[in-house]
Amino acid sequence: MDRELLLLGLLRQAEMHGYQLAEFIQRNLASCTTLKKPTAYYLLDRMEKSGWITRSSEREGNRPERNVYSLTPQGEAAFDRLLRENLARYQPAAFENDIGLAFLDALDEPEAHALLSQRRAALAAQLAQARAIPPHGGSHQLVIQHLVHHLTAEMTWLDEVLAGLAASSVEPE
Amino acid sequence: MDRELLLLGLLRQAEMHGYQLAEFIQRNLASCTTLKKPTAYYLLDRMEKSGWITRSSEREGNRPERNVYSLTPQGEAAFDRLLRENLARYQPAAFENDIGLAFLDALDEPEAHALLSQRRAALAAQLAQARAIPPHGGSHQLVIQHLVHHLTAEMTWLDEVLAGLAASSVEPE
DNA sequence: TCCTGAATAGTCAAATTTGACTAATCAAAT
DNA sequence: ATTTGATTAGTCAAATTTGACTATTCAGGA
Repeated sequence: MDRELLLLGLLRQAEMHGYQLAEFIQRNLASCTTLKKPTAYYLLDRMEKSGWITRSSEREGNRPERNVYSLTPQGEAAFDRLLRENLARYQPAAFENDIGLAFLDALDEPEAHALLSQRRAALAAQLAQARAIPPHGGSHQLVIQHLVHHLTAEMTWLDEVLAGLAASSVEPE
Repeated sequence: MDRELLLLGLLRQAEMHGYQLAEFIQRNLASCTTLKKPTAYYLLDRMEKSGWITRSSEREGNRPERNVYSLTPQGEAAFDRLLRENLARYQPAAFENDIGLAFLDALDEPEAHALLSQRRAALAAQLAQARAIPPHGGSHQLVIQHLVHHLTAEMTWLDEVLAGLAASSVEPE
């Protein structure tokens, strides 16, 4: 559902072909979704069958033909509906990466501390990268801001967990 | 991968049958994963074929037979490996719910504000529920703490977004 | 000119995930 | 004693998702 909303929203801003959509999503909206190329094509096919978008073949230079999609009026209506549903709902993300934390007591504390320090470094790198994204205008900016906000909160949290482990396992000097 | 880790981790603490595993996960670990019953059975089958767990039929009273699973030594080894990999990695969750935010400018500000207020209410309800979970002992507690930490950060963030909208759309009295 | 590697555009078989179902047992109200 | 609804235990066909692949074009160096 949200994935359809994403494709419709992008097509609403400018008609695009499938490859372009999938690339844009993976480059700029990876923090929202893991949708990959073949899934994008699958959903585009389905939305075409639903009458939400139309496909037309275009050729530029002597590159091979491309399927360019654009919204129909039904597609616009579906976008409006899906957008309202999405905004009104709070659907928490699933933190699959937390699964390990549930079994942290299977390891001794020095090792747990060492592994989570590696995690912290990976998180720091991602936070730095997110902060370095140059500001676009428009609402897409909100997504980046949310990502930074979230990663910062994650850092705080992870440091608390590490401090909790260190308290009982790291030798004071 | 993380889903296998989850099943192995639970089976490591106590042997269980498939239904029990799936129920426990949906009741207590919904913040980590959306894994559902048929997926659990699928993964259990696969892990049995890999030699990580063994199945044995048990009967209690005159209820129908149940498939009870328990770890093999290879399963223990796999658990150790997967746990270390999981803890060392930082794999951010995908915020599919953010997709709507990327298209917030498709609506006028009063409506956007109204819809996000609904979202805020849903978030508040989930936060209250998460805070009300009675503390178990052990590492499972960390998962709950993370959830509360995250939902609190979400609330802060959403309030900032709402304030930003209100600034330009709500009439001062 | 020719070769190599990257970018473009998309497809396909296979893996994974799920909604909806079956079927049995139990609890408890009628 | 029997109907109803909840709980237990699991299955299955269908939907969704993906890794790995094809095939073409372009850019730059040897």
